[in-house]
Amino acid sequence: MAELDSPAEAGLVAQWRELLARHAAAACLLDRELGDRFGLGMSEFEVLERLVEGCDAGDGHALRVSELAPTVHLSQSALSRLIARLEKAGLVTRAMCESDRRGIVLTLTEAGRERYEQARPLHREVLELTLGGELGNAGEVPSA
Amino acid sequence: MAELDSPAEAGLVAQWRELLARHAAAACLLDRELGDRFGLGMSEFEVLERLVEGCDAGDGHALRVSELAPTVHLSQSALSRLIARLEKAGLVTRAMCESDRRGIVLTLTEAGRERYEQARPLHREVLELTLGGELGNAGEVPSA
DNA sequence: GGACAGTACATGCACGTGCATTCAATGCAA
DNA sequence: TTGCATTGAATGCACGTGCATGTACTGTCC
Repeated sequence: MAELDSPAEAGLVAQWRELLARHAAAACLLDRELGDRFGLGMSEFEVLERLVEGCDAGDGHALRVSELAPTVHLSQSALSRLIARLEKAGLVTRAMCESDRRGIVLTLTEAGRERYEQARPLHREVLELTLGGELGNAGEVPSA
Repeated sequence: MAELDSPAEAGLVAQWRELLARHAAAACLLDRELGDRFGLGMSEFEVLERLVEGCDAGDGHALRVSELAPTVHLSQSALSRLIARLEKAGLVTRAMCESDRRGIVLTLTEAGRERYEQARPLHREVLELTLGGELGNAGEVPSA
């Protein structure tokens, strides 16, 4: 009565389970470490990183929330609250967008950039630890 | 002042972002679809699947919660409550473990197996959709 | 036997998330 | 101009999660 998966389906399931395992390992460790040492969640760090990248691109260029949204995998409401937390922590600034007054532009504060720079080594270290080729990942080329 | 990532680090970050994107796409869609049509969350389905596999292995073999825990990526408390939900929905049964009365053994009910069998095609379909080679995944071999 | 550390699971609590809704601002049409 | 659908973001709410703790049971050492 229980139908079996086709080989293609079995492959997908295996791929999915490995993805789940890697994601869980990395996300869990990232959240714990970044949280303990820098008061940042995984997504908080991710947002800071996008802001740093955005600012580095056009110097004083500030990102709109609507630009940020697609790059972090969060609902609109979760992103809104995450930004509120970052603002309360003094890491970003919310300002009205001049060209479209519905929008909000985000700017990284000095403290925000510093926090990011401090946290980045740990972030990379965790990625190295969790993605760097254990967990039975056959055929993963680290440099590719 | 902002130090750049080494090539190895940049690769890790790219790998991490792709993993995040795939995980978000699949997990979000799975949760929504399974939830809407079968009243199951992603992790609920995962647990049912482990129970089916466990039962198929030794027929009437019932899994202990402590055996289940390492395979699903949840905290012990989250798993406990998830099982409570499944039990309330009539999909699994909790019973005291004879050999170690601290432990709980889980058995899949008929309704639980049916629900799983019904949900599985949708689960596979979502995996196919989200893992089956879009999202700029260069070099992924679908059958591998 | 009794005391005690360790294990298995449940529960109180705080928190982050998604959904639905709300409010403000925009663009377009009449 | 007014009216209306649409978009950007914030908020009420319910819910799932992790951490810390509690409770019950096991095994060990004395």
